[in-house]
Amino acid sequence: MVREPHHDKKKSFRLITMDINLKIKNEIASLLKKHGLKIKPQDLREPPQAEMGDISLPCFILSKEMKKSPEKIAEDLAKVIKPSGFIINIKNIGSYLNFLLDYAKVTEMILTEIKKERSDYGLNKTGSGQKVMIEYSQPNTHKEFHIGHVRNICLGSALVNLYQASGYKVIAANYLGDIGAHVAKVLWYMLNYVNEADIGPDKGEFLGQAYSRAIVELNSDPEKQVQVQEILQRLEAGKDRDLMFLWKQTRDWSLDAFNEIYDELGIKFNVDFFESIEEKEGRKLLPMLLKQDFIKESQGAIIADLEEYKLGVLVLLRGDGTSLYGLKDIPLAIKKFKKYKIDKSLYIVDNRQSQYLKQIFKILELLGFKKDMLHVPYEFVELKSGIISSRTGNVVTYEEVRDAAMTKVVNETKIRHVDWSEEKINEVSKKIVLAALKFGMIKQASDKIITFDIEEALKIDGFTGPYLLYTNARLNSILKKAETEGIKLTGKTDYKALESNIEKQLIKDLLAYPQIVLEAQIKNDPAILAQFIHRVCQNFNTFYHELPVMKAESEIRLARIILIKATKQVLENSLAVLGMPILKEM
RNA sequence: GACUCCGUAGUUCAAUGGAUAGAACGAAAGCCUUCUAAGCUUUAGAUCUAGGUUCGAUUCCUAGCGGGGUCACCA
Repeated sequence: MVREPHHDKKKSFRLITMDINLKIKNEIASLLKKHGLKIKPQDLREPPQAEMGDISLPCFILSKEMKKSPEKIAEDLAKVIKPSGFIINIKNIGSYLNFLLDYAKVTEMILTEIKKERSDYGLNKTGSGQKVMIEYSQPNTHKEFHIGHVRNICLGSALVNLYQASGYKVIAANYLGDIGAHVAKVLWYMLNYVNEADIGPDKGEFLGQAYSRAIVELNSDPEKQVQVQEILQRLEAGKDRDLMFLWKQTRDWSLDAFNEIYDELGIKFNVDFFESIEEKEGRKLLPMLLKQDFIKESQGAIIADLEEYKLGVLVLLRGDGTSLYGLKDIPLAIKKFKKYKIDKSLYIVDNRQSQYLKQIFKILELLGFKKDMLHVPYEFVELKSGIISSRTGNVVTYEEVRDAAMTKVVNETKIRHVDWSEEKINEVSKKIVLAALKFGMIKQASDKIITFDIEEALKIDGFTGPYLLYTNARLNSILKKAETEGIKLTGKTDYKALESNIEKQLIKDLLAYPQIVLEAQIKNDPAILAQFIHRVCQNFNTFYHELPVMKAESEIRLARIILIKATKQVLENSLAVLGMPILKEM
């Protein structure tokens, strides 16, 4: 059964966040239209320096059409266009026509908007009416859950949130590798080398070790591989009751361990798919598949021959009749669309499987199943000691990283808050660790290999998750102080009071947020949002050091408090999208 | 070999084809009787090479060099 994601009907019908930034750009576009110029809002950009203006039109794009130099165009336009609405002044600098905004007006609009929209600020409706399934995580049972899996989860869950923020109905799907060669190897090892007493309390850890030990044993003796092959055959046949019992038992160990990790990471899936089930579905498809010209027998195996599409061949069934991953992915892809009525299917999968997924998509296309399926690739996580490999045991597990980070953060927190209870220190530290881990995985574009360095991951200053939480704690601290001092947050606000460059920069940041969310979703790249929100925090911290809030004159103080509230809202909204926790103090 | 991803400060990363290539860590120097110093300010420091397209190239194209990955029975 699919558990539908929480969806408030009332909300989906109301107008979500008005993008003021876009509104301003549209206004400029229509201002230019009066002078016969066709400008799209996206042609307008932000000047590199605040003194130059707030929004800029590069006149190079008009040069050819108008048969004038861009400098001349900017100069002439600056003379004839009259400021109006949000625009208070227009000037030309070189080949750029720069617009200055009426900040009091813009500030009032944006701060009022954020106050009204709260956690809805930044949402858009570009995906409304569309249903997308995002498959991510996809761990193999009977193996350890390592730090590389964490990258996938952070990316996948952030994409789920981003698509929801764009109005899509999202089904978050997990696909668990609970059958296959790796499972057979572990079961074989357990049957031959393990006594009940050898199994420790941490079942997940035990299975991980069993897997790498099995590999060692198998490498030493090719004859043992025949035994594994035979186990896989029995497993797929499903008739050996003792074997099936052991499989189910160990499978549950893994699934329990995974669920614990998902809970810790705050991850929820709407639906779980299993390879063991898709394997059966794949076999049902076999008669149909074998009728296809491109699916044939070769060297005893059943393959899909995709040579003519320059995609090589994909083995579906081994020579011994056991099945491979491709046979399972085909029925699953179809099921996603037919059963769940989705419009779009996303696969958050390691870049190394990009050729494989092209093969799967091509096979489906050749079967007449042409749908909107997209592989969202990301580069893997490697260790200083080389590529992560369960086979060679070169693995850093999620738990190892979490524990090391926890020790460090707890120590740090104890030093800072001697008066806090053990319980509070643990609670806060857990969130800091989670923030560090998640932000660390998301902050860099997914096409970059992350060389995982535990020291790097434990860092809590700079471009890190804890920096964001710390900033939020500071924001909270001011608001808390305002509250205890009984500062009234009502009455007329003088938005003109927010006149310094850094305050204007913060206003610009708040304005940009909805566009950033949309861009991150369209590009399937949460790093865009991560980088943005870090910049906002930097700007706030600069503001924090430059300008007092509580000690400012009462009118200025009120305006600044409202700015702070809005900044906090945008920060918290961003953290929520990135799947990160929020802390009031740290 | 074919295909593919990546080459930017000492290191890890940014930059829809646009104005002076930005951050973080590390290095050097400052800032806590003042809203949390897990912070802020300042200094030094970079586009692999050669062509091409363009008014303009870190970005696009071609070739080369360097590194990673994939390419029939792991997922």
